[in-house]
Amino acid sequence: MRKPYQPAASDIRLSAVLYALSDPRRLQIVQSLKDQAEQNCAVYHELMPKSTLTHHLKVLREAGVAKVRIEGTQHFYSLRTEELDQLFPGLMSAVLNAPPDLIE
Amino acid sequence: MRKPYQPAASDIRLSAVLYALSDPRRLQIVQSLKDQAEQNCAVYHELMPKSTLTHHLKVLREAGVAKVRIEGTQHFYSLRTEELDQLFPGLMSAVLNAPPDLIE
DNA sequence: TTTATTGTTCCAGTTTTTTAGTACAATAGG
DNA sequence: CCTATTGTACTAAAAAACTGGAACAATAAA
Repeated sequence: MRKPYQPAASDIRLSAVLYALSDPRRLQIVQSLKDQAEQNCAVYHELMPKSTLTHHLKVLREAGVAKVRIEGTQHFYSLRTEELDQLFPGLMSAVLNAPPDLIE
Repeated sequence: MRKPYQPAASDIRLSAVLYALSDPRRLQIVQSLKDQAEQNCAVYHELMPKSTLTHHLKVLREAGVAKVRIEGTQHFYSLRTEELDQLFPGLMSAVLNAPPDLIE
């Protein structure tokens, strides 16, 4: 497993971020990354098959919403909250603090 | 032309709003509605064909991002900023104030 | 070295979205 | 009534996205 692509902060684009955040399953993932500093993929395996999860995490990564730290065979995901806050102030907090019943 | 569907504020969902905002052409429309209180469709006819414009405005409407007021044969569009601000505080201002070069 | 764990890549099938042409509907004005 | 204006509805084709199975790659552990 080679290092996955993650855009530099300067390459993050609003339309891509919004797109990544617009899928209910990805929004679910993002919500669950809200509290945890880092989260292992395994947590989501109950929600969807491995390959589907990989796909959604890839979309989040390539949009610049999430980043990953690899340790052995495990991948720890987290949100790029600080960088996103610099680029689009208020966006992530608006998404993360949305009332749960208004998400999907 | 009958009255187009627009969701009540209580039926607006975050994933739908984010999805509506994630398309570059729709983001362009939304940006241009930022300043104007209301805007006639005709403005965008240089950017895309009529039927394509109708489609994108429909997505924005049905997601609850935009609303329309009909006067004769003319349709005046505007953003539902206040309602969205109530539901997802900070979201629209984050989108509307994004640096132009970071949008697409 | 063998086996288990963790996650990716590849692939195909299905669904959704985007785009735009053409025809149609509604109103306004002469 | 006839015509222009404004925008929708319908339609179809192309592009993109979502889903998940199966095979593969990399590390860890026995």
